Amino acid sequence: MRIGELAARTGVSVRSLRYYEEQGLLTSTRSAGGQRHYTDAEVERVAFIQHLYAAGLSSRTIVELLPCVDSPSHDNSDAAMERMAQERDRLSAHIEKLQHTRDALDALMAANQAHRDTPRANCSAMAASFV
Amino acid sequence: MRIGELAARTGVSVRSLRYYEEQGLLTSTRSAGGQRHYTDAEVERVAFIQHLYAAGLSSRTIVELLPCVDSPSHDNSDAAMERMAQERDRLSAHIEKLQHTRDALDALMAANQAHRDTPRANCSAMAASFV
DNA sequence: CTTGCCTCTCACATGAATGTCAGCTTTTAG
DNA sequence: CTAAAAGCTGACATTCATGTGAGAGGCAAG
Repeated sequence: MRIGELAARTGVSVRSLRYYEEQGLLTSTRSAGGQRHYTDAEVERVAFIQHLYAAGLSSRTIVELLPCVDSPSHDNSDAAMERMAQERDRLSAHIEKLQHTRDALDALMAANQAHRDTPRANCSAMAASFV
Repeated sequence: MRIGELAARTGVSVRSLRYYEEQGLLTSTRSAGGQRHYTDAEVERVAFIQHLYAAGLSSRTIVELLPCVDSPSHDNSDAAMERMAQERDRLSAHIEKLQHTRDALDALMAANQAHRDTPRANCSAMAASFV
């Protein structure tokens, strides 16, 4: 398929797909006229990339992990494994912080709700729960 | 305290603190000479702001929620409550996606580990778990 | 062949938060 | 009082993923 179709299937813009290739995240074969062609497998790969982006990994980091996905071997696995473990831990820490923040938002909402019933509730105190 | 001390206490750069003020997230009193002065309460407030930033809220969004924290009243609570509920839900969805991504990273690592033991394991298949 | 749609490259723009530099003023320590 | 340290404003730079537009070429249908 050509780039337009891949874009339509993945919901990622044509511009971004070309950017991914530029960053080494995606490869394509070229037609005689120079147009990019992709296989169905690339749809999955783009989804994969999107998930990692959503997890806060930069293209630079993703490109370090991809060799393991593409061709698992000892040479690249050593570096990639360490990187993955590192990113996994960062992700775990991030998730915990987000949960904490969500809890605080909940508390803030509850405090506001309380204020409606009892005008003397103090929302500001909630800010303390963030520290 | 002056801006340098607030920066030191919060770990946020002086530049950022001035930016927060510019965005309406933070206020300060000024000395006769024009220098910003803060109370201890601002330390908490900056931490609060940082948490919301980390949760992916933009300064524009944060500024919408702050009135509720500052002076809870019906006028602003209606809008702010809705905004908070909305952001809370967005945050929940994001957390779930991150957990999913973390699981996938774990699977990828496990597959690589398996490859070390049994060279025929296929890491690429793991990408499918993202879709 | 021609028309219309898709694609190509190159390059500049955007937004958000922050960095950095310059030139000047305020505050503090000795 | 004087010098060092810290602050002020204003403006331009940076990073990253993406948007956007220009100008040219590819490719399938009529």
